[in-house]
Amino acid sequence: MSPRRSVAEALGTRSTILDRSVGIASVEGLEGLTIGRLATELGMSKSGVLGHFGSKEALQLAVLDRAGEVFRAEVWEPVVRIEPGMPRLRALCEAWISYLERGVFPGGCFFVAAAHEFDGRAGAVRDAVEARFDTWRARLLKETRRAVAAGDLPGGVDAEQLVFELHGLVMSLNHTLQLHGDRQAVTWARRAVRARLGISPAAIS
Amino acid sequence: MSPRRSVAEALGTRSTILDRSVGIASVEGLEGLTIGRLATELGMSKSGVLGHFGSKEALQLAVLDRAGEVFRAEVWEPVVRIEPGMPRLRALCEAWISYLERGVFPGGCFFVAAAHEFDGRAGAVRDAVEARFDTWRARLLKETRRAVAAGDLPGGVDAEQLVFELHGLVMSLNHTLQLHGDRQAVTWARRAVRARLGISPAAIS
DNA sequence: GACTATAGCAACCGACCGTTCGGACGCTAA
DNA sequence: TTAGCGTCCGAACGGTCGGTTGCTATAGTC
Repeated sequence: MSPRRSVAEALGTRSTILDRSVGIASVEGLEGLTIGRLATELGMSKSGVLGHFGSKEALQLAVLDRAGEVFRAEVWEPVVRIEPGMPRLRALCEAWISYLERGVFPGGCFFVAAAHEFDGRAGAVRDAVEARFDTWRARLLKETRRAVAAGDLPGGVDAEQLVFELHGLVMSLNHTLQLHGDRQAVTWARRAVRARLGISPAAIS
Repeated sequence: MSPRRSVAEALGTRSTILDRSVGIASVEGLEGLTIGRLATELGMSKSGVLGHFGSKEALQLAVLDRAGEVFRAEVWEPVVRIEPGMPRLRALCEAWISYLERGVFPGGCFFVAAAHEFDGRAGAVRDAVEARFDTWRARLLKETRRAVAAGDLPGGVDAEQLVFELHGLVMSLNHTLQLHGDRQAVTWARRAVRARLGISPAAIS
């Protein structure tokens, strides 16, 4: 009950470390996140930081989990109450774009960055990144198929094709925002998604 | 004229260093490319390598240039003789997809990787990466506008919007190939490009 | 043949990396 | 009072990083 009781003590040191780690790794990458820098920024010793995780790889996996919780809260949770199928698919895409527009992670989409950083390697971190994309893609695919089944998309629409394209639009948005800082891209992304999820004969094979 | 005359001597040591650097940096990133590793793989000393460039940043810029030459030779040169406008735009997209399909760089698109690695930083390398994307985008935009002007795309098509979408398709292809190794994506990308560059009312604002 | 420029080498520098270790501190339960 | 536990620290480890320095060997030029 001392007045010097810090946020770290209140929320738990481990949680504080992870919050800071997500911010750093979003900009510098999961490999660019160093224990020394983390310790300095948190006013801790390196061993004090590492003691909570055991190894840098374990820290990276924990950071990935934390970032996943953020993404889930920002993109998935707001949409889970919406009617499945086309309404939810539309809301999902809007939440996805908004998540980039608002700059939830300072370095853009955390997982796209992690994917590019680890796609040429092997190991637990790479596997975890891939698994997250598999999960996310499966969710999009499920809603797309529901929309097709409900007749909200033309019967000839290939769900995998459409999800591939939606993913591309969001990646293009992420890229344009991060590298060029051009916020026009938000408009382009919304317009393209609207076109794809409206009457969209282009999606027919 | 010694019998020990090596390939490096014939082609120039600097050029040999750059060739190897492009291969490494494509997988490990421009920052993950280290002078020590480069020296070891080339059977040289670190100072022997660094002497050709002066600093790591200068090496990174030279590697970026070399990668740019490769991209130009693979994607731009084969298309430069084709009739401007829609025919060239189509050929450009096909060459772009083919460049990823054939795995010209072992780590996927060199520049997309570099963009993600440097978009959160400042400096000469980041500026060079951004400049390359500006140039490439300008080329796509020029051909798109020619196609619109020639009536090969509906008059209502927004060229910037279309280029944004084409870029996304290629980025989605790159991502799917590198992270998931799913070659179906090549088909999806070709089909989507065909849809966008055919009769494509979805591109109308 | 002497002079100069270049290429490359071995050795080394300070900085930082991830990781390990022994120990100090505060809390809780016996 | 004492024992034990979780948390964190400071110091140090071996290793790698980018970069510097001084040297040698070679090639070309006067």
